[in-house]
Amino acid sequence: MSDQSESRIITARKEKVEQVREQGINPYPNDFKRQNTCKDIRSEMEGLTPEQVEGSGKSYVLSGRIMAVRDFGKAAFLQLEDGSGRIQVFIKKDVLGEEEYALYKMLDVGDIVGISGTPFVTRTGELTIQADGVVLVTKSVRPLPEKWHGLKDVEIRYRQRYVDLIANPEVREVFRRRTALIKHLRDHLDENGFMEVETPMMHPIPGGATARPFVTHHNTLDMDLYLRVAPELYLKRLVVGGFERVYEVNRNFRNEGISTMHNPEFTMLEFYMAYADYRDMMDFTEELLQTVVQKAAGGTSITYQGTELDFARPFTRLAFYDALYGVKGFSESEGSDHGKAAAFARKAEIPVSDKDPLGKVHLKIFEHFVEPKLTAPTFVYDYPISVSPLSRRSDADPEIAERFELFVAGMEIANGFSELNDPRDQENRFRQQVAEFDAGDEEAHRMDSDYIRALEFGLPPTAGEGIGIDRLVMLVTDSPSIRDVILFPHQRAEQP
RNA sequence: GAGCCAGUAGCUCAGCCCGGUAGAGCACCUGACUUUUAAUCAGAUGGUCGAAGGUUCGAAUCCUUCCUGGCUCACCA
Repeated sequence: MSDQSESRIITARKEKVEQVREQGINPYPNDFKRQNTCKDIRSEMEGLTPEQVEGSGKSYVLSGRIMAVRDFGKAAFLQLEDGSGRIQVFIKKDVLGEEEYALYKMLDVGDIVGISGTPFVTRTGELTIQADGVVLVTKSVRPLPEKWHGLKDVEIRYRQRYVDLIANPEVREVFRRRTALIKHLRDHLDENGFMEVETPMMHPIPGGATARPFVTHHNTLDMDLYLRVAPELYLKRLVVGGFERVYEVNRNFRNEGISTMHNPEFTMLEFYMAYADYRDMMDFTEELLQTVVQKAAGGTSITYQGTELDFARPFTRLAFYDALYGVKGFSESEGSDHGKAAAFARKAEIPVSDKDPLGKVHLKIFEHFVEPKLTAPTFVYDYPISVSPLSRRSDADPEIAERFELFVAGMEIANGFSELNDPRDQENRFRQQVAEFDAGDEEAHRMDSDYIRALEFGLPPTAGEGIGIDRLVMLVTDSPSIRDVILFPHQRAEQP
């Protein structure tokens, strides 16, 4: 940004930096040693009478950003904010002395300062630090958003998240809760014998989910690589290798649409449990989510966009085909006929292709009619085999996959299944997927011969699951958009 | 990718229908004020009205195209 296009406020502040330098003061020193945080001071003084506070003999050294100033000419109140909270500071000319008071007068809202002083309680009852020393720690040259209305412009909030975080305390709280929730998930998995691992983000063959990948290129090897759409196939290789319970919390990348529920990169928890099937996994998921929601939200019940959602066990369980044939006007006799099912879908303006396998048509009808209505945490289980290329076939019905998905507030939160460990069946399913890919379905799986080779060594019976962390955080923080729970959501490049 | 809505001072917003020299609050600057809580009081400054074209004597306002964002839909988790 050129000097001419900058606002005069920024220009004036930059000049101030030079003035400070001319007075022999470093506007960006790094030798100020903070000794107390706002929170520490508050807890030390909690419950004391004003007389006790003033008579405590305590002296504090703190540092933070000036968030507000109420100036009275020869005295002033500052609101000082550090990472732990806020505290009020009282500056008085006759306490500070002529010279240091002149330095205070050079300060602006937004500057980071160091304060030493003693606690007292004002006559309005607010715990305050009476400053006996003030130093500039970091000069700020850009004005903060307005104190009362704050920063509302969503574009600036997402692009300049640092400003959003300074101006909007509730945004900081959302991301603290996000971090806490992920920690609770890890804790629960660790306590249950899971080992956290890291698998490649760059895949020679994209796999593990039906999704279009991002492509990148390795120069030295002169080969294309794909940002992973899922870690699934690598995690199962680890189960083959003998790590019987593994998990990974990390980013997946899918080259698809952006919406309030989709970001091109998003965080997924995937975990695998040997000697378990998909029913065990549903049980485990209930336990996991109940525990985590309880810790993150203080109870099993949360309110999402005005709707009460209860994560207390057990969750509702609904067989896929029971749900599907509960759709008005769609009976089993129609559903079992590809032509009739496709016609039903088209009548509802659901785009289906003649090449879509019957199971895919069923899934599309399900997604259109059933999914949005699944508000309370609900497991849907026993999916069509053709849309579940990595899931174990049901022994009772070869057209059914031992797979489930968890829906909450109409959003898909989790997807899990008994893993397909028959290498011959897996190879055939890959072939089927390759045929769909060749027919133009860019989301279909590719052949992964090494994965087949791994299965040939023997994958014990295993259940696996992926949980969409961003969406879970949306629920727990009552956020309407996924962008509200991702620190730097994807945006178009900023225009110069 | 389609539809709808929005973009005016650092921030939050009026003004746009119905064309006539750009407005408010807060912030910033000046002055007053030594216990305030969105401090108060007085005054001053600040704008290529998202961009480019067009219509017009005259455009923030009407028209066209483009850019950016939000929402809905589509694809998807």
